[in-house]
Order: sequence, then structure tokens, then C-alpha cells
Amino acid sequence: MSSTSRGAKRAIESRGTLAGPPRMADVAALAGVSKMTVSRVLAGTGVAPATRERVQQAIDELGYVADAAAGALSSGRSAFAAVLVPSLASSNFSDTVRGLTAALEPHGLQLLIGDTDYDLEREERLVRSMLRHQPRCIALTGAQHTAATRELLVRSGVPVVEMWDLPASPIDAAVGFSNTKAAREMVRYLCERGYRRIGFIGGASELDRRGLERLKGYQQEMKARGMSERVVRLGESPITMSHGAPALDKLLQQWPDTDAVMCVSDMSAFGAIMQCHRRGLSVPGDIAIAGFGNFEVAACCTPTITTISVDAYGIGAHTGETLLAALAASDGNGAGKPARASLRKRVIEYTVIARESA
Amino acid sequence: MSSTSRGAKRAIESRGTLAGPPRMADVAALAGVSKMTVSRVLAGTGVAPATRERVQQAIDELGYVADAAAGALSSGRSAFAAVLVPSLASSNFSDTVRGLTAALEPHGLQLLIGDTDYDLEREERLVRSMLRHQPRCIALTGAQHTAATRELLVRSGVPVVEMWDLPASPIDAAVGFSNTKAAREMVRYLCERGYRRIGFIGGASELDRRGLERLKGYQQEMKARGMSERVVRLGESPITMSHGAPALDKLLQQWPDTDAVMCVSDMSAFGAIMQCHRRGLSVPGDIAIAGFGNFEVAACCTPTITTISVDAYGIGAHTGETLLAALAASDGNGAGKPARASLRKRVIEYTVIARESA
DNA sequence: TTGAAAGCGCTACCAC
DNA sequence: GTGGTAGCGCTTTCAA
Repeated sequence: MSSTSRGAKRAIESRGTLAGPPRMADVAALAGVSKMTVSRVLAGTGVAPATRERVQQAIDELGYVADAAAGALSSGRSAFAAVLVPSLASSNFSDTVRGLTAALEPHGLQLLIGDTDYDLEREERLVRSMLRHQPRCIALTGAQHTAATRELLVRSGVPVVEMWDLPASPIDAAVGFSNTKAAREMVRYLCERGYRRIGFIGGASELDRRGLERLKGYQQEMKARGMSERVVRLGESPITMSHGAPALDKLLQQWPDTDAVMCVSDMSAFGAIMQCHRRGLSVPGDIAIAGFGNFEVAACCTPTITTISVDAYGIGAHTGETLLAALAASDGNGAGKPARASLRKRVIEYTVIARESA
Repeated sequence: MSSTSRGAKRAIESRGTLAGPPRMADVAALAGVSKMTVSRVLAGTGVAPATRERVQQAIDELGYVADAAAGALSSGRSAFAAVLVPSLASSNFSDTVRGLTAALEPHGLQLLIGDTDYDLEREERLVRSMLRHQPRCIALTGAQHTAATRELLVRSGVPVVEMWDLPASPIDAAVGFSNTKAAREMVRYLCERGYRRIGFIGGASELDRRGLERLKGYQQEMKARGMSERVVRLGESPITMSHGAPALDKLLQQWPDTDAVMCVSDMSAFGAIMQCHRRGLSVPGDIAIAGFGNFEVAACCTPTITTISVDAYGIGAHTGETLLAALAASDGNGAGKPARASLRKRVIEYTVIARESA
């Protein structure tokens, strides 16, 4: 656009030489109909079969691709749905994104995916950036957000679902489970198996809220049973496989008689188990190790890892359904009731998967 | 918009009662300037400090968020960059996406991320869908696409980079490496270590093109050395951890004297190693096992896995830079030279990481 | 079933 | 440094 003015660009086109991609008007001209008819063909609404055929041919011939920005501007509604996850690298969250995609894509929604990197400030920036595209709905991870993020979200009037947690006061709605309760359940499981000197391995930073919730659950249940805590926190959250080994070493150094370890995730549990192998400790003979999340590695590793299974894909799928319901509700109303009014909390089940390691 | 007409909506607003989110005109009115000045403040161009201050206050007070669709339509350029990867669940590809994000986000580009699920038809649908949003540039994975995809891409005039491979005739440019050569290098490494009866474990389907390239490399090098092939293909590509165990069993059943196994990725290598543990085979004492990709598990597992390290993040980062260069070039030109003209192939280095398993 | 006109919210362009 | 005007490409609305 540096050498051609707006007017000039169209002028060229009207002379038959296309400057840039074809527009709806070009399709209309080629098919001998009005723009409106082309628009109707694209939308799949009331056009005579013969006309539709001609228009479709013109579309194919020109390789026409409708401009979504213009459509969104004109109709007042985009086809975007925004999703924010802490990390795309975690299979847990990528499964959630897959679930969301499966639910929303068939309804013509295009996902705007963002990776917050476990950073609330970055989440705020991403929310602001995504809001510029007028998404129809938003899915966030977790209950923790900056005040500005909440404000932006509330003001946007767009239905919001928070995933992977059950916030006390959600922005609109939530689809998740109590990480604290789930962790308590794992402690209970270990106790039933006869373990009493149970340690916990988790990350050192405050970034991974769900990890902190799990630690809290461990602490609550240990306290309730009058057992003393053995907590090792090490590495930037969320800790990965490679942190498992040093964390196990530190735990055994501080409390050598530990008979079971509960890890904040299967990743660190795996690292810890590998370290046990290196130290010549048998799992669970010498020490039991449990994980969280039921990642693939937990089922493949030797010994297989006892863990808590969470339906990550289901969280995404349910979130998608919840969001769709909200959109349908707001379409039905006289634009008065906001979409979010129809949203509710939805609790996702989790289960302890007993395997070889604990 | 079901009960209020377009005109009515604005009319309400002009009476002071906002129907819907604030617009630029509302900000302008509140700040006592024209829309253009607000637009300039947002763009960060030539506005007197005092004016800027007032406008910013109005923006904050109203919680104004500019509409990207309107901006894109008016300026003729969106702020989108499209990325298509086969799977978000693979840390390899999510690292590539992170690299792309790091390169493009600082330039104000918003990533449109798509997951093709290793499906070329789905890739075509996603490309079509993304093209509707007029992305400034596109990054795809692999060299294989449907004819329609190529046509769509070429017609769009948008710079395209294909990642993770070095296509013979790229659409525009490529950032990747030869998976075939890399695999040959691993065979050579194993030979240097004295292994001769080398097997290969990979997926059964044709979906994972890069996996097939690696198989080809194995076959080429084995043939060149006059060694006979031992190939097990099992499971939907890309095969994961859980396929490693049955594949190893099958390989040893068919060729019991195998002394080394090269796996299509670290995932299957890990599964194979775990199966060796179960069978009481020592790695590499009884059998050597090598992977591909240098995933985290390769460094954490016991024994640590010999593998080929590929800079997945770097592929994304370089792709981002390549794309940015193309955009800058097209901005500089008199809109004549298309952006893609300045694109070239870029070869990414890989190295064999010698670890314990082979 | 089809078309014409108006306008969505913003930015390029040119005046001042 | 600032404002007015004219669209960007599409869909809504209403008339034929």
C-alpha cells in the first residue's frame, strides 16, 4: 500500500487486473450476481440451487477466501474463542486444548491459544491482546489472576470459564476439581497401604498454583492424621523430570527413614524413581513413590507409577460445552441477559490409579 | 443485535448510555479530541504529551479495548501469524511454537496456532480457516501438503516457511534439517561403537513423514554398509512410549541376536528400555538402544538415552526471524516484490548425544 | 429468491 | 500536532 492509494487499488481492479486477492465483489461480478448473493452462498442460507452453483464456481475459479475481519466487523461477532493455558508443553494442558478444540471447532469457532508460561502478568497481557479480537468466549486456567485481568474480563461481557481448579468466587464459571482434596486422597491411599513416614516433593516457586494446592492437601491430611510433614521444595515450578532426582536425594538426606514419597506430578515422580534405581533402592520395596496427573510416562515406566488420574481432555471438552451453552443462551435472549448468567461450576472427577510404585 | 438495530445502538450511545463496549469515538469524546488522535495515541505516534495523557486517562476510565478486526480491515493488514504443527502434545513441537512466539510476539504479532493431528486434510481445513484471518505469514510443519493446501498458500501471497524438514521444492522457504541424514548419522554412531545387528523401531502408518524419513535414513545407511535390515513398525505414528515395549518384543522375537536398536524417537526408545528392564536385559550390556529428539525423558531415564539432539526451540525462533525478514522486505519494497521472494532455506544443526544407553 | 443501500470501528490521506 | 473525510470488505436491513 506504499505506492497505491486505496482508491487506486480498486480502480486497477475494476479495469480487470486484480491487485491483491479477490474480493466478494469480484466473485459477484464473475457469477453475475450481487455481493449479497455471494454472502448468502457462503453462509449457506436461502439461495436457488442454480445460482448457488454458479457462485460456487466463481469462488473456486478465483480462489476466493472471505475476509473474516470484515465479516466480524460487519456482523458484530467474531468466530474466535480464546484459551489460555500455563504451558503448551505439558501434555495435561495440551490435552485440555484438544478437548476444547473438539468441542468448539465444529461450531465454527477458531481457537486463539495462548501460553501464559505460569506468569500472571503475561496472562494479563495475553487477555488484553485477545480481547482486541473480540472473542465470543474465554477459557482460562486456574483461579488466580491479576486484578486487572479480572476487571478486563468482567468488563468484556464475554463468558469466561476457569479450568483445572474450583475457585471460591469464579469470574463466571469453572470446570475443574479441588487439587487439595485430590492430594489428600493420595495421602489416604498411602496410609491405607501402611506407609506412615510420607514425604512430599514439589516446586519451590509460587507460580504453579495447582501444585501449591496439592502441597496444601498433603499438609492438611498429614496434620489431620498427626503425622509430621517432610516437604522438599526445589526448582522452578512446575518441576519436571530432572528435578525428581535431586529432590529425592534431599528428602532422604533430611529424613532417611522416609517410606513413601508423594510427588506434585508424575514428572517429578519419574525422576525420583530413576534416582532410586541409581541408588539401588527398590520401589516400592524400599520406598514407595506416587505421582499426580496420570501422564503417559506413569504407565510405561518400571515400576509403573501410582498416580491420580485427571481427565484433562474432558476438562477441555466440558469447558467447551459450557461455553457453547452460554453462547446459545445469550443468542436466545433479547440480548439483555448476558451469556455468563447461565454459567455454573462443573466438577471433574479424579481417581487414584493404583500401580506398582506405591 | 436481536432487538436493537444498528442505528438505534449508536443513538442510545449518543444519549450517553453505552450499549455495548466503548468505542474509539467514546474515548475521543471523553478526552475532547478527534478519533484520529486516539488512534495515534494507540499507535504511539506523534501526539503532544499533554494530549496523550488526557486520551490515556479516557481509555483507562472507559476500559477501552481497540477492535483489532476494524483496525485490520482499515489498515489492510492483520496482526496475525499462523502456525501449524502436527501435535501440540509433543514437546518438540510445543518448543517450536515457543520459539516462534518469542520471535514474533515482540513485533506485535498474535499467533494463530493450529494442531493438524498429523492429518493432511485437516491441515488443509486449518489453512483455509486461518487464511480467512489474513495472517501476515504462515509457518507449517513438514514438506508434505495436499495440492489444495499448496495452491491456497501460493495464492494467498503470504510468506510461508515449512519447518522440521528440508523439502526439495519448498513453497517459499524452509527451516529444518534432513531427518534422513540425521538417522544415517545415528547408524554410523552405532557402528563405530561396534554394533552390527541393528534394528529399527518406528510407527506403522504413513502419517509421520519425519518418522518415515528417519526410517529411510536407517535403511540407506544399513544398505550402504551391507548390513541387513531389521525393521519393526507398529502402532499409529507417531508412536509413543507405550509402543516401545511391544515393538521391542517383536523385534527380539524376529531377530533374537539384535545387539542395538535405533528408535524413531526418544519416546519409543524409553518404552523399549523399560521393557528391557522387565525382561532382565541390561542396556547397553545386552542390547543398546538409541532414540531421536533429545526429549527430557532421555536425559532423566536410567540408563540415560543416546539420542540425536535437535534444537526445536531454535527451529521456531529461526522461522520467526525468517518470517520477520520477509515482512520487513515486503514493507520496504514498493509493494511490488512479494515478501516471499526474500525467503531462503535454513539448515538447522543436529548432533548425536552419546549417553549411557548406546 | 435477489438486490441496493447503509454502516460496522477503525486508519490512510491530506488539509490545516 | 490535530482534525475531517473517505473508505477497508463484509452483513444487516428492507424493498422488490
